[in-house]
Amino acid sequence: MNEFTNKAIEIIRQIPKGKVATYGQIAKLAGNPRSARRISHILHQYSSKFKLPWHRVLNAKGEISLQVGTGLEEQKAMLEKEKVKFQKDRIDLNEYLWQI
DNA sequence: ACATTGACTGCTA
DNA sequence: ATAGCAGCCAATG
Repeated sequence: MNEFTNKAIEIIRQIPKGKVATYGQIAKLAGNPRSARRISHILHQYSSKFKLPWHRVLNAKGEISLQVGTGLEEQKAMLEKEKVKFQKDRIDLNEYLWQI
């Protein structure tokens, strides 16, 4: 566990209910704008162990980056339960993106 | 040690 | 709006 990972986890923890963040945004806040892909690795590893709100993390377009059958539907369901509305498999980042 | 693989991004056309 | 592409970098085998 390095500092980047640690920060990223702390940041993900702070995403408020009903808001979302993007991989790139988290990577940037954690100190390395170019490590968006690491966020996905982190989620894979720690979402189950640390109870992170992994479902509030989307790609830069506001879409879920999972493929059907690998958790996409689960994620979508959890977001909708938090009143995040989808418009054809995509959410409106102007409205839901978490901003500090 | 090397090559491949991603829950990514931003630019270009 | 959409698609292709190069850059990116840790994890994995």
